[in-house]
Amino acid sequence: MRKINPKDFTMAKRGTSREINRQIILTLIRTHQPVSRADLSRLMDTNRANITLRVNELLDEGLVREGVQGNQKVRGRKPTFLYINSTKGLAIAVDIRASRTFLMVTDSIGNQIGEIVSFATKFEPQSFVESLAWQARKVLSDHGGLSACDGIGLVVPGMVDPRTGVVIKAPKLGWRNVALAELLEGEFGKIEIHLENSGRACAMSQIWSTKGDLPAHNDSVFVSISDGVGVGVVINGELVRGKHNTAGEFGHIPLSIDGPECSCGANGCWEAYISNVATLSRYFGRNTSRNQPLPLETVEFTIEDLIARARIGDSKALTALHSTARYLGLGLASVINATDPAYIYIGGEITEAWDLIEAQVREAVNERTLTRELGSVPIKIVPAVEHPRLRGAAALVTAPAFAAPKVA
Amino acid sequence: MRKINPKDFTMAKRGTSREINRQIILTLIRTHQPVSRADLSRLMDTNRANITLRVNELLDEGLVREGVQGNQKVRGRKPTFLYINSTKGLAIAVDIRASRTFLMVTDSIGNQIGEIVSFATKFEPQSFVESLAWQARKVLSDHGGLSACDGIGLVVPGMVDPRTGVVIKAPKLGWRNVALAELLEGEFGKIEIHLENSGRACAMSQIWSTKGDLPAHNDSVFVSISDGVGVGVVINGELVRGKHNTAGEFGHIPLSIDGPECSCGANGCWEAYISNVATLSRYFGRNTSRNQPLPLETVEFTIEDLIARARIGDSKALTALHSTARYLGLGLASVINATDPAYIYIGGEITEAWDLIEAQVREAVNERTLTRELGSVPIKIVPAVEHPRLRGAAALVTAPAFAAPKVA
DNA sequence: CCGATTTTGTAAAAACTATTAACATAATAC
DNA sequence: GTATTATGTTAATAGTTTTTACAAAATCGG
Repeated sequence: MRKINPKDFTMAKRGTSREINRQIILTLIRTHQPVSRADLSRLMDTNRANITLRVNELLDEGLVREGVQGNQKVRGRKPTFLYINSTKGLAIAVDIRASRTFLMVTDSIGNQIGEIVSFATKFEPQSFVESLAWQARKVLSDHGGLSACDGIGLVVPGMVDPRTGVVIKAPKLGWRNVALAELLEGEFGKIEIHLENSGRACAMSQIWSTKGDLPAHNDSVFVSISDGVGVGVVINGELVRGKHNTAGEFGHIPLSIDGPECSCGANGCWEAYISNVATLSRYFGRNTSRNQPLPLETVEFTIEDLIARARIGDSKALTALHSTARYLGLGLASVINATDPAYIYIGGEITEAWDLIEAQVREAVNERTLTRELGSVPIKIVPAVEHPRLRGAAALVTAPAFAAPKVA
Repeated sequence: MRKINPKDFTMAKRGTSREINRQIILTLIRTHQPVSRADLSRLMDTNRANITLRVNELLDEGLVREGVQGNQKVRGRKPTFLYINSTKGLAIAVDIRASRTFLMVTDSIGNQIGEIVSFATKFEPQSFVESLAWQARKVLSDHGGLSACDGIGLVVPGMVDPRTGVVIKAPKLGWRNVALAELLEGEFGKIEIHLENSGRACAMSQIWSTKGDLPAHNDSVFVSISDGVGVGVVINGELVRGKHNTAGEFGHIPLSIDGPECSCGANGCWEAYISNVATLSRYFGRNTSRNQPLPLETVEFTIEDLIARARIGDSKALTALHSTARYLGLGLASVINATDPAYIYIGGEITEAWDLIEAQVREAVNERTLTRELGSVPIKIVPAVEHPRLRGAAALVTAPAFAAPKVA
């Protein structure tokens, strides 16, 4: 039950019904394709005439295409299958990380086209943008060039303002109030630019996933664990952004307000217990405070190395992972108590050790969740090969075409 | 941007536009009354003809009434003012607390009618329901009896399932899986029954408040502090309920996982630091664990008494309040980081000491919020005289008539 | 007091949508 | 080869919003 905001509502106009049904049809084609007009009329519990009218409009606009005729074993005229015309508009997905920046091109429903390329991240914004533009042009040259492109979605490790296209704070890049969208327009011309932080982008990748086996979920949480902890919360099929675009910072709720210092300046944040750095520090016997950087000889040692050692019997490595697992579960319990989601998704390097830590995580979750039901929320691992950040970046560009119209 | 759920969507039918506009008009009359048809056409940026058609339907249905003619200082025909016909359906609001149960009757926009009555809460469900029915009949006898009543909204100190009308767990009442709605139907016959827990009901009271000075907010959080800590989160004008109707339990996120034991069984929950019992225990020099009940001679000593002592110079009382204030702020910071709301509302007895503790609360909030903007979220006190739980209970009954229709 | 002006509210016509009903199309079954 | 069945389209119908015109009711300026 939603309140109508008396200061910001949208009346139903003559074309509103049509727009609503059009978006529903697009969504259904996207999720059920291949699908016939008759299928759609059954799915939507309406008459075929209405479907025909709307579908023919979408065909005219080039958003939908007809494919082969279907084969069914019953008698009767064969259905004409419909597909999203996904070659129509491309999206450039960019994942900016501290060391390297990754770039992927997708079609208009977020399917990967070509290879993922990467280049060393340059911290100087102008030269970063130039590198990015050069790479994008190279990748796109095989696929119709920049003009075939609907927009660019960028995932930034930090805080962004999607409305203005400004990176507010990205400590790992040394960026502060960088007008990234403006810089990009200088290189790419008039093109849609979308910024998002990593946790929320990952959540987007799950909402808009087209993988058939994924259940229809409207409430979920994505927890992305790497150098920091990013969280994206989805409620009612919508990413929670908050008043200042900073909602979802569960990474900085405390496990203990007197705990180890966190990069945010406070003490005992969840992030300070479960980030990759925290796990590594635990392994090297340091306390996890940022005031005690890792010894120089270990800077090249990654969390993947630690997991590998745990697998070949390094008990100290396994202990470090188990500690992280426990803290991960304790923090997850807070997220679950607060949002009561249908699914939890977890991404990040540590998911590669999931078989080693799942039991500890689940035990800790159960320890602090308020009901048995809350404790048994499905936790799903999103492995790195699925590239949730890149897919989320692509969704920033491709999803709006399928979104529900704002009404009432 | 909301995703259309391919397994649970609502098509636009012939009557959908009309329904949308009808609800918008009802909402605008409710929030702007007295208001004329011409005013509405300006607010909605549409033609007067459309308004006339919809308003006349609402007049026929008896949901809206015409009032006096307005006086304006310009020339031209005087407008006919419209009002919600609030005498049409009444609501019974019930606030069940451990010691006493309060009961209020409201009109169809949640305005109080008559006096608030109360009776000692009986813990045996059947006799509780009988007492409640007797009181309700008595109060309603002056206002058309039960038949004039649209429904009953009940606020329960515990976990409920609004769908089935079952109180899942209410430790303070000793209730577990009590089919309250069913019992009530036995007494009241076929009447709408709505259950909600206290934190979420308080949030409802703010969403649906008709107080003119309240800003139009779509994202807010209500924190209700009494024996426990209840939290209601509003996102996009909608109360967050979660998959199992247990969302919003920020009361049990930890400040320190090794902290004092909480009534939920875990350690160091926010609630264990800031509930009234916690504050009182601190004053009496006990640790706040539930394993150490207050000494017998102090059971009649309430948080109000403590506040009174603090006001007349009892430094131990003031210290106890300041400790609570600090923990309140530290936990609020987590709520703010997680949800980035436009407003925070705080209710409960401790708000009577707000002038004594505001500075400490704000300081602690700033200490742990991630940005300056987050730290300066407006915190508004809702005093007990506004009866947020009762108003929320009434809203459970009255609000659906004004809610946005589910579409797409 | 009276006509010009302005605002409110209504009525009729127009434009557009969903819905219904009828029908053409294209396949299988027997 | 005809009956049957399912798909997709077309035309007619009913229910919206929107436009246009106008009646109703007030003020203003003489």
